[in-house]
Amino acid sequence: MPKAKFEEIYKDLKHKIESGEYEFQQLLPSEKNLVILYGCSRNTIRRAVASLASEGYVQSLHGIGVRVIFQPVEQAAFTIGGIESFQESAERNHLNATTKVACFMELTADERISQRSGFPVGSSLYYIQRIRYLDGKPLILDINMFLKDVAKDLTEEIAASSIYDYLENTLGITIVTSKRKMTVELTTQIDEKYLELDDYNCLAVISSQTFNSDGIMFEYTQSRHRPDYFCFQDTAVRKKGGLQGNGNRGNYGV
Amino acid sequence: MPKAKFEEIYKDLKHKIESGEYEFQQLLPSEKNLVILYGCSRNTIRRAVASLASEGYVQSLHGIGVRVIFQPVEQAAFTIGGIESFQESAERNHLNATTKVACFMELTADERISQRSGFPVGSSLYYIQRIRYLDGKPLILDINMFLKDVAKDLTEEIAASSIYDYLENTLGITIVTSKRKMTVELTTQIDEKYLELDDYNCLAVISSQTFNSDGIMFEYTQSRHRPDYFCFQDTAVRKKGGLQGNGNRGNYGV
DNA sequence: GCCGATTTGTCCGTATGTATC
DNA sequence: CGATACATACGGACAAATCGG
Repeated sequence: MPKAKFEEIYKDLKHKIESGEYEFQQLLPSEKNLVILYGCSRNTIRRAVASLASEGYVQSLHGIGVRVIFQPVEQAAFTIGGIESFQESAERNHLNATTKVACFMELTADERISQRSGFPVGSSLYYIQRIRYLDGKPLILDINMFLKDVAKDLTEEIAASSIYDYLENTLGITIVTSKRKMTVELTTQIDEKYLELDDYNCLAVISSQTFNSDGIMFEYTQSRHRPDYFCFQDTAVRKKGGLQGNGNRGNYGV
Repeated sequence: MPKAKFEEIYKDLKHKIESGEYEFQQLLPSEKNLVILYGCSRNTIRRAVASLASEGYVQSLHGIGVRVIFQPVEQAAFTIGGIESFQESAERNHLNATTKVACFMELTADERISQRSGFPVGSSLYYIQRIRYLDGKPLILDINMFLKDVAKDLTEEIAASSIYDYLENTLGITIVTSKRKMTVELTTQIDEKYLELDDYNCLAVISSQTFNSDGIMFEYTQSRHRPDYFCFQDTAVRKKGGLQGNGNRGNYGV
């Protein structure tokens, strides 16, 4: 639950924008007026507005005001932003999500795995392959590797429900940061076996490294998505000098 | 040039992290000490640190400190983050970039174009197809549509160099916000004609809408990238309650 | 073109809350 | 429990951009 005041204001403004109370192209009340409206300091308003800007709801214009640029076009059913788990996302969007464990084993990181995942050579790992279904359709092939020392006593049963729930609520691990990388890769035999690909010979692949509060990278995951159900959104803001996104970087390998 | 103090500090910290002065896993000096080091207020330090966190350089831990989680692995040659133009990115990375204009024409938005781009039906547009080469290799097919009213007197010559340079420096347009969407799509005949695709029958497609300071969406662009040279990065931070990214949202269309 | 009112951008100092050790 | 650290919030000051008279 959001107890932080700036987050309450952020949500209220967001709701008013989505519901059309503040219309597309309209200016929000000035910061001074929002201060009065919400009974808080200007800094608090500014934090809320900054969040909205970073999500593409508004653009703030020096000397003019804050303009709404949200258009209801972009409504989407399913969000993979943040570090939400598949379960959490599905529930939030009232979709029927199921998971099948295709492979559950333990292994030790060799040079090849280390190269790909970032785990040191010799790390003891859980290796898991899971297929994610949404309304019965196989959409994602997840390949997880967990550091055995951290994700203690992981079982196939836990993998079939929610690993994140187990890590956070049973083991008490605090998940903090996740670095993600998106690429497009050719399908493998495993992909073709489990996902019902039509003509596509490629997948959208999100590789991520997750860190706990000890700063240890304890998880490497590859989510291999069917192209026809995959979409990823973000917003960038141009600064005076030149560049500047909001934490996103798209790169070409060499 | 960055005259903002928090930006100076941000860059200095970033540099010290990249150069290894602050090592992987190490804690930064506490906010109190950074205040002394840089001779500024705590708010300013916090802004700088927040920027670093949103880019995956550090993770800040309540009651503990700010830990460096940057690893030099992720250095990449070419950044498309922010609203940088192809030219700007290439120059910054000392790569030999060239552009060929494959098509330059004017057209009026019909129902189909409006649906795809977001321009109202009947809008007068410039329609441009360009192929982007890096070190001689055709990597990107760019399809641009500009609102004629805003991007006045665009010519094929300008399209061959830098449209953004023309818009900003000649026309004096201020580019503010850009919304982007990433999908994976099957290749078209045009893709195959210009890009040297090997076995891939898909492309990474970034569709973006760009707004000027009048809040007018004046540009719609599709950048169709060869998969083998495409990569997109971001960082997410997990909040207490549950979700939260940093402005990124990945979605499943229904 | 200038000036003043409005609005956002940056920065400061301080106080209080909360998590860690 | 106390010391340390980050998180949130407040109020005030000045700068910079915009717009109207």
